[in-house]
Amino acid sequence: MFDFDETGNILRNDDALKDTCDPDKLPEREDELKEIRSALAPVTRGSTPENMLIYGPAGQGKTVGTNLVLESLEKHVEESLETSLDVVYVNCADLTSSYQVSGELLKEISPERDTRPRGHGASNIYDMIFDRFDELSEYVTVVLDEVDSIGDDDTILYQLSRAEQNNEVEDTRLSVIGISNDLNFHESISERAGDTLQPEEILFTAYNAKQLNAILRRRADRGLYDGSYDEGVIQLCGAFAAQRNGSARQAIRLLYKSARTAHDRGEETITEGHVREAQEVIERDILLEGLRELTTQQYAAVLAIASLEAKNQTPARTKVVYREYKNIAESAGIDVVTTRSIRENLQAMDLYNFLNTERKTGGTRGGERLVFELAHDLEQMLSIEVDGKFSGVVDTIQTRAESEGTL
DNA sequence: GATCCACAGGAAATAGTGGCTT
DNA sequence: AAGCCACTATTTCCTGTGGATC
Repeated sequence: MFDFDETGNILRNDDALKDTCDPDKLPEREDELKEIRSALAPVTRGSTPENMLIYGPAGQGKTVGTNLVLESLEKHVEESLETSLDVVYVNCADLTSSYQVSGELLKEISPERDTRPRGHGASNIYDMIFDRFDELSEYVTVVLDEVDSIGDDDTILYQLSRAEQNNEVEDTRLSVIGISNDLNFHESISERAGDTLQPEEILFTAYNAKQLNAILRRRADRGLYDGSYDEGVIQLCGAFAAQRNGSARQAIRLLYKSARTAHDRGEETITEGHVREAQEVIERDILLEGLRELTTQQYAAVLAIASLEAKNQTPARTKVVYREYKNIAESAGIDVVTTRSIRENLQAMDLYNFLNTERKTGGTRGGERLVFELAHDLEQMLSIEVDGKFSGVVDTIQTRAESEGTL
């Protein structure tokens, strides 16, 4: 039976402490929001707003801030300007090309579609998009969140930003807002952009510890009972997040997790110990989530490094890793792919932060070498069950690590 | 100091999947 | 049903790099 004991002294309102709960104001971002407003302001004078590229690390209020400004603009347009504005929001995470984004956008604005179209030529998709735009409001603003995931192929941005000049749309005033977590993305765009796409660039710098504390205090004020936490808890949450990447989302998640840990134990107050504990759990969850998304081959490559780490043989060169990988793949009964492919996978694992890669020049034979090692605790990596096929392999590594004392 | 080795990584080809139009 | 079209994972082939070797 489940024993509901919800009479704690800590949590008052869970929702206020969830990172899915969007605030209705962002005092720490007033300057940036002002810039966004200014770029959208032409609407109030009957013109097309500026295109924008908003960039900065994750968890800095880029998406929330953009939505806040757009919402108030929508309202203003409807109430005072006798016309209307549609905001089309597309999250491009997991979309790896402009083609996919255009498909997702089409799906978003076509009520009859519930899957992304495939099998069309790219220009077909754009035609369908522009046709739909003409049926929407006079003003259409497309928000492409996490656009950086499309990589180098940025044709979608050009198509959308040029549509009006090229008369692809007849009576729609179209603008694009790209939101990017990748600081390099705007460079690669401006390099090739030439004169067609000249977005207003708005930078959200990472929150510092002081700003994170202020954000956390507001959340705690609404979500926690007075006296169940002290300033030290807030500051520790802020400090952890500031250290990592200044993400407000992470900071809030940490505070919430700490509060729940304390609550579940029936304690009176949240302590710094709870925060540290929650931080560990969160890190493990992030790792787990990431590992689950790997392909079989990628996971095998990570295990090869883990296996070498158990034998104290990391950092290891590609060639050595490949030998280890081959054994693992054979005993797990999966296809063995070539070195070329494993090298590619290993480097992808570095991008996902499972491995650390170093470039070394000048081995025994010269040329460039890559050496890899785990980016996380071996013990932590092994404690996560990802794919049953590898359970035997994981056990072997575990045993080896114990006898080598590398855990 | 030319040549060689062993690796990095680009480019193109291939194979399999699956939606879409006609 | 046939024929597109695009995607993904992989292989094959090839060029580049730079210390070691003779």
